[in-house]
Amino acid sequence: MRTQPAVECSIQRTLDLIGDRWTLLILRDLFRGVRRFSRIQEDLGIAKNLLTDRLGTLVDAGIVEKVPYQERPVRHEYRLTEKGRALSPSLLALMRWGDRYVSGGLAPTELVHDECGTRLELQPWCTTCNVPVAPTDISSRPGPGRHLGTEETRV
Amino acid sequence: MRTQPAVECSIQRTLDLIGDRWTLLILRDLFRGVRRFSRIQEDLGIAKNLLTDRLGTLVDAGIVEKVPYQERPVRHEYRLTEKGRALSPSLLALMRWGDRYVSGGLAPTELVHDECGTRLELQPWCTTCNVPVAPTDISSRPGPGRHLGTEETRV
DNA sequence: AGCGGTTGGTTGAAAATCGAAACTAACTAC
DNA sequence: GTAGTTAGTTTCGATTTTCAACCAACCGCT
Repeated sequence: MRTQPAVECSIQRTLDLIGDRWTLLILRDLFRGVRRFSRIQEDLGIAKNLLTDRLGTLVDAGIVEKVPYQERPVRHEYRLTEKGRALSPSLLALMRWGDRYVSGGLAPTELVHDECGTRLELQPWCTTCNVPVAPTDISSRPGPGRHLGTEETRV
Repeated sequence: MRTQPAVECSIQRTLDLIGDRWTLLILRDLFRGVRRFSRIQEDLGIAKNLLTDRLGTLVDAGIVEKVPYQERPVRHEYRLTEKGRALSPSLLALMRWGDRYVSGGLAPTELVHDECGTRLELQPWCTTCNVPVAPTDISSRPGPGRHLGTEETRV
């Protein structure tokens, strides 16, 4: 397991937690409703000890919780917590990118809005104005934390 | 270097490409304007042989291009292509998640809405209903491509 | 009670990958 | 000619991952 040497960047801290070869795939399965150890293991082809390890890390981090779905024998499934569900924009963004740039425009899995059944896009969203924001109306700036000597930049 | 055994999921294909411990951090540096081999190397503390390898993979994948910034000696820098820049929503989403859930609410770098100056969130957005969609109102379904025998599922 | 099957793991050895340091090459500046 | 910079490559020991076997708790059936 990796140690966390007090890095200042959110992306780095995030990737220290979930940025390995398997974790995001495990999370994808949980989002898709594949929640049991053995199902995940056979779906991904991940070694079982690694799955044990990664699920443990996710549970420790509060991203996933282990809940019993039956007694006798006690069987557990892994469910996303609110913190875990909050990763959905990240996964959605990666998926959309993959659809566009590595799957040749095909979208093998789509995410749809329950109410109307249409595909979802991912949009920067301004919580104050309560509107979607176009890339041209976005700037980046150093936040309240320490920052690594980069000036304000357009994304 | 990993092989790509014709997997059907965009997330999996995407993660096969950029889903290791270092690649997203390298991309973050490129987004921040850190573009030279030695700068990236010292910023991340990555071993040089790995950086060589990862940059090579990114160049091969068309995510990054190697452009000379001076002659004699020829020195190169690594720049994001359009394909690479298209990863910004993914990085943004991961960054926002990290800000919120692993940095204790601190945001080392924030993205702001020009018009009102507030921080942006990244939200799944339904283009039909024209509203942001909560994770609980999202389902996934097989898209036009081939799919791995998973029925429609709630997220 | 005994047997086969399922789930959710653990253990250990072999293989792949990574990291740190040394080394190289091409050039500049003094 | 000496030192320094940039962008690597090579080597080798340490760490991780994979693969396969094993295990334990329990079920349902006979």
